[in-house]
Amino acid sequence: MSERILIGVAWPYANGPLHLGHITGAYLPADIFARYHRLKGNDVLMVSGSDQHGTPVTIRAEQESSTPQEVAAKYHRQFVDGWRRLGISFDLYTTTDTPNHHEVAHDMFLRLLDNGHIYRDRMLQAYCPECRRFLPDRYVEGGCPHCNCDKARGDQCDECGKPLSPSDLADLRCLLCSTPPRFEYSEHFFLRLSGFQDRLAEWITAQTHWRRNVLGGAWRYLNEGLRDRAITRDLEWGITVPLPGFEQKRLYVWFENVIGYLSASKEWARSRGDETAWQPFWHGDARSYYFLGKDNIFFHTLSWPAMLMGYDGLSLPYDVPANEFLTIEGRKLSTSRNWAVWLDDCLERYDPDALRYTLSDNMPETGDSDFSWREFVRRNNNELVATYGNLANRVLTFAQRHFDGVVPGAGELDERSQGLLGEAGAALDRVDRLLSRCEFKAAVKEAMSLAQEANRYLDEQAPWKSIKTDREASARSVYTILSLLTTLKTAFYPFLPFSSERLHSYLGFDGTVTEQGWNSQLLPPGQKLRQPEPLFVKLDEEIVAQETARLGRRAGNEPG
RNA sequence: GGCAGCGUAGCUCAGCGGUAGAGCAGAGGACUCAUAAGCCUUUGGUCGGUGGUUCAAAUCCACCCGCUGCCA
Repeated sequence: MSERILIGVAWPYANGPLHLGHITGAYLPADIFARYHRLKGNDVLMVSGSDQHGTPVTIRAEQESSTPQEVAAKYHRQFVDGWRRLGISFDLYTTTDTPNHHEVAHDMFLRLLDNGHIYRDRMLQAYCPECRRFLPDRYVEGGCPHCNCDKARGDQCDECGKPLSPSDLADLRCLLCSTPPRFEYSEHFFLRLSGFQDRLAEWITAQTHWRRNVLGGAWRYLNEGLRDRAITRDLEWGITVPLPGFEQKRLYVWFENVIGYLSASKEWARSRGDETAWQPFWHGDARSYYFLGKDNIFFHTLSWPAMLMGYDGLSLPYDVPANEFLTIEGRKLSTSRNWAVWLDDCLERYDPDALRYTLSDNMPETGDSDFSWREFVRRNNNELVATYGNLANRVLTFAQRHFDGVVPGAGELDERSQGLLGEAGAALDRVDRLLSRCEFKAAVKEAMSLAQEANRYLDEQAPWKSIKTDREASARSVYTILSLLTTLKTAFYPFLPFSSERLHSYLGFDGTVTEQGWNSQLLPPGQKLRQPEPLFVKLDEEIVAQETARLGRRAGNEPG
């Protein structure tokens, strides 16, 4: 009955720190989904890693007068630390610079070549005679044909945002030495995406459970007609081409990094001493989910599936619940203007569960959504603290004071109390169904409304009154809410793992929430409760002004 | 330019063919176990605009306006 769930999360470029856009776009929903399935008792394999390659990393290295290896290693360490502190529970978080990944990427390349899905062709590319090298698009600078500024790059104009190719620019020059590059033919490998047009269209048509924005994104490219695309580049930093005569070329990142899902699965299997353990996740009934931002839809709904079809024998994505973008205080996020909320910075000052809650409650699932510090404080203070944290606290402290810190015996529950617990079970089922469909925002709201329902019950029962006149009635309502808290800590666990574990402990349980699984537990009367602390801390309204003031301010060590 | 998404109460967002919703903010009230939290009642919207399809449209179609993004 247990299911196998492979969770792949987009590989972040190791060229700069993570911000909340990354988190809410991919890592948080993936982690919620993974924790939920683990609680359900399913076999989960959640993998990702740092993308060490790609022009962004080399550019960053030049800015920092460092090497790509050092830059990638530095950010990789930061990322790993970020996952730990935010509670992103990868089964393996690796990098694209492992021998294993190189090997698996080579295998994918060669098999696609053998199967006729990759072919050789020449393409015109900018070449700098002074540096004696082919230039990545990003290394070609010149005049923009759209806005006439002089600083456009070969991939896009940063001034007007228009996408470009190097040949569009006027007065070309090499970004490194200012010499005008010339265009020379260079031989490269191309992935025959056009050959997958029909199969992909048919496959996508069958994916009726996908989000509409994801389907829309995929169809956009299909309607346009898929074009073959070069998968190698004249670069030094990256994965080699496993054929003689191509020593100066590397696999292009968009082709190579998605292979990481497979290589990481294999690495994970090897690390647990069972070389074949990855296989059940890539064959048969296992379902694979890929979490990413909408800018990555093409690669995960079309090019990666095409590669898998061409490789033959590996499961295609079951779902690609891509998220939209997060804006900050109503404005588009911009790392160069420092209009972003950096994860590391955030975790210095705030509870990871508070961040996770805000980002879950306002996740950009169906459209862009906005993060504002005012909303962060409001959600923390009015919802986490007041509705959920306070509910737990008021009951737990009441039990400490009036029932000697143990779960009171309740005898036969009255209809109202049974009704509430029945409702709790039903609410847990609803959260279950929503999470299984990747409807995270609705799921977290469902959990919070159960906490509201419990508050209503408590106010109505008023055990603080009945304790003076009818101790049994008081015990009954306290018992009911304590039991309901077991449902809440379960339902909230995927979103708020840290506080759920604490509540689990306060309720007198040993072990972990995951060990108890996705269910409401009955509290044994007499179970010793542990001394509770408030689950969440109320935030001062002043932080709204403080944090907002930090936005856009130039921070020396942030990326340019 | 092409394409996609979005435009619903003061704010943040659900709903996506069947009598307009939630949370917060605002107003009023009863209570006091609790992080002055919680509970009850309540004000507030011609669902961007104009046409069309339908017995019925926020929900489908066309066009327009505005915002955002993507163009591998």
